[in-house]
Amino acid sequence: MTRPSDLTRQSLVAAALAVFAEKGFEAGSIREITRRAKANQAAVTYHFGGKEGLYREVLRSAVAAFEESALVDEETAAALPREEALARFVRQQLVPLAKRDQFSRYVRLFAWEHVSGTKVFRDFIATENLPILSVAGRLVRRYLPADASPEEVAVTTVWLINQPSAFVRDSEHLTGPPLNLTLDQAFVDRLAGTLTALIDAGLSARSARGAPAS
Amino acid sequence: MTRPSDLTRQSLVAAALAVFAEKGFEAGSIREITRRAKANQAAVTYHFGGKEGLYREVLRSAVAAFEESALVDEETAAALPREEALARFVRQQLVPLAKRDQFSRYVRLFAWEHVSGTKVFRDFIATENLPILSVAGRLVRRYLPADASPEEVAVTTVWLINQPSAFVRDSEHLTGPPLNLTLDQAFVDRLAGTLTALIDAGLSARSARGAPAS
DNA sequence: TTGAAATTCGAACGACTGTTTGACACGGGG
DNA sequence: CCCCGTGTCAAACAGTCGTTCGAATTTCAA
Repeated sequence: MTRPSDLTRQSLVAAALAVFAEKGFEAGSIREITRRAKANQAAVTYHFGGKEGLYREVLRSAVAAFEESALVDEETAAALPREEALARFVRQQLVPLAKRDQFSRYVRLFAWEHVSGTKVFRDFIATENLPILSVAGRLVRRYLPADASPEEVAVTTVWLINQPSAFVRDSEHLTGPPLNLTLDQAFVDRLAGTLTALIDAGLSARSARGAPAS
Repeated sequence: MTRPSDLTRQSLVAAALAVFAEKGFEAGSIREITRRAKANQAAVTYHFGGKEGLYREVLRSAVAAFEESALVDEETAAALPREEALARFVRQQLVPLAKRDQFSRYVRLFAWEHVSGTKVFRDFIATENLPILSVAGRLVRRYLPADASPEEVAVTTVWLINQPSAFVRDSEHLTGPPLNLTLDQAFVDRLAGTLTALIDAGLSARSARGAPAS
């Protein structure tokens, strides 16, 4: 099952993940990916049918990595109080600010998609459902009253997902002027705390808000 | 003072604003801009020194349009209760969702910059200060306690600015599956209400939070 | 009206993009 | 041994990009 060509495929997917996480799909070029993977340009078309096919494969592996992540595990998340589940959600999303590992690349990849809207990505979530989206949806439903309209749930879910990605996507907005922040682990912890408090208070207000049958 | 060439300059800036608002700076091409403006490609280099110079000019006109906007007028905003000032800030940012006028293009332009980080934009805010940024900063300071750290103020300001832009930037994320929302005026009003409530509750919690001298 | 400056124009340049081509190397079954 | 399918490779293709060039045109003061 492990053909010799799988090595080329895997290194291409790994390099593509790194490049797409840094620059997004459209700005990431085949030439840079193949250079990092030490593979030929034609290999992308040969193995994946083109740039979009390679990106589809990257998305599939990203989803797989998210699903086996313990932080978003649905059962343990359901057992936690909603504040703690929210805190973990936020902290997970902010990981790439300080670390630069494999997992942070996945987070960055999705952060790009939250703002760019690739055709590949739209087709992707049309068939398979994105774990981060359903996790956020479940989290929102734990806050909103049961009689909240589907539109409010949808809007609030979109809102929740975009909360951390504002900080994740572009670090230079934070480190450069006029903010001049330093992105060490201590800062990420403080940021996660502040962000969690802001979101929790906002959602809790929607939760407490009356609406006891019309 | 109104030389005949000013007509070319103005139509170029207007076309560039439309294109950059739709596609962002890097994806917007000189050829499309000059085609819409019915001008020659070389005119961009001649009048503005290049694509970046044209973009600088667009940013300048965008800032000017913001400054004469009554919604962000500092004096009237300071006279309003902070909840109402916040509500107007949010509503102003959500304008381009329903309407498609000149002002909405400026909002979209800044929404792009919140996520893309053009070099031109960084240099721009390094010299002249962006009105929307200072407005958001003032708004945040009305909520946070006086002894809040500069870092917390900065982080919260960045957070506030990014709240509406998540919805503004890409409409297809909202109208298409899996959300399928309709972006009429009534929806924008409901969204503005929901968003304002979420943000106000979050900020108010930070405000109420003790921290009465360490 | 004349002449110099300002402006416009079509065409081309060089650099980049994703994709395709045709030749080449390898490796096991007939 | 031969052959054929699987991969790999350098090179070229067609397209877009921002910019530049030189000539043609327009503008406007002398």
